[in-house]
Amino acid sequence: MPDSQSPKPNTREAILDAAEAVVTEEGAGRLTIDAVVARSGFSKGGVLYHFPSKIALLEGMVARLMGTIEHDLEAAETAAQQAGEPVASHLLRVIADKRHLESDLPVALLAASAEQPHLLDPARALNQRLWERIRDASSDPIQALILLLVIDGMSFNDLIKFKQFSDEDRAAVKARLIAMSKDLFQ
Amino acid sequence: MPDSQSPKPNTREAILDAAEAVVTEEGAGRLTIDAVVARSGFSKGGVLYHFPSKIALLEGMVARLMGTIEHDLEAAETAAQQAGEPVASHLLRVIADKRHLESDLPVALLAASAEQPHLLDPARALNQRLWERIRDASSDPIQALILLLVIDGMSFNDLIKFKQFSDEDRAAVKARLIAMSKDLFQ
DNA sequence: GTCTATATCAAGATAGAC
DNA sequence: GTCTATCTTGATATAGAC
Repeated sequence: MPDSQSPKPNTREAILDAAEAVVTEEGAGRLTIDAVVARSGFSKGGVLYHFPSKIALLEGMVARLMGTIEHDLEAAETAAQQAGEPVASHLLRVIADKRHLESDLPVALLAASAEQPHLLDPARALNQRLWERIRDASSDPIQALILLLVIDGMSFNDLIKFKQFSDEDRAAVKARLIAMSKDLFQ
Repeated sequence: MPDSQSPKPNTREAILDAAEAVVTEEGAGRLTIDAVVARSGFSKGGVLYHFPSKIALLEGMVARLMGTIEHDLEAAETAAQQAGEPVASHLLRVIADKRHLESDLPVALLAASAEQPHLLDPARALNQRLWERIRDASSDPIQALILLLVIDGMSFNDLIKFKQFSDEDRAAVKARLIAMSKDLFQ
């Protein structure tokens, strides 16, 4: 099905790229429309045509990030099914994956959500769906919850650079989590 | 020991009160010097005499919050010593206490730290000290770390309203944590 | 230590040409 | 769909009187 609606290379994506670059290279505090304009090469009018407000831009950034994560989750699911392994543990592995948290992008969106509480709603929804799937696939919901909370705790600590973990700590925690998830998923 | 230095009722504290009120009642995004001025009843000049910049004000808010938490920790420590119980589990209980996270104040400071990364340094330092104390008091550091990470995970989820927990979930997790901490601290 | 008044500026957003 | 130019606002901060 050819895309007759948008023949041009996607300007929206280029703007979102620029916005992410601003955040990761200049910091969350420098994410202004002017900065995105300067970095994208488009004019202010051009940027504001695609994202009529700063909130719209932030929503676009959240939506794209959620899309990326969903894509990773679906890939993990497919891989698990093909390998005949429990899907839930693969989903857990994706959640524990640090890659999506390594840039300053999630911090920037988190910060922006303090002013616009609804901004993270898509992230909340994805998070909740995922937790419910893992819970329902487990033989012990509370054990599953504890497992997820350990991962959440580690992720959040990494995100805002609170507790600093050594590689040994990480490896040891991971080993325990694997032990704790023995026989948890069918 | 009479306080000969500051005979007047503490203006600084009143300004910090106003700043907290702005955050909790109007939201993190409305924390401006003007808003603090309006709410405190002082003039802009007066506020800026005590906190010469917005960053200074935020630093003051962080410092006071950390002071409150330290106070709670010391109280827990004294109580534990008097009861002849392990200090570490009392510290854990304070960390798990939701009270300090229930207002929007921590979210606001978290958001502000995206622009001013050093803002949370006092919080990071307190958090790290606390973790080290608990770790050193435990017979199994990794088990202690996992315990803390569960609490962190729950706290952060509450803070940014990610996962929503039922009271039953909370009670069940708490029971597991107590079971997990059996014989962990001397 | 607290006030009023004002300077300065950055940022979001609009209008209309092309 | 993209541009330039301009408007408007809200916020930080300064200066100096009291």
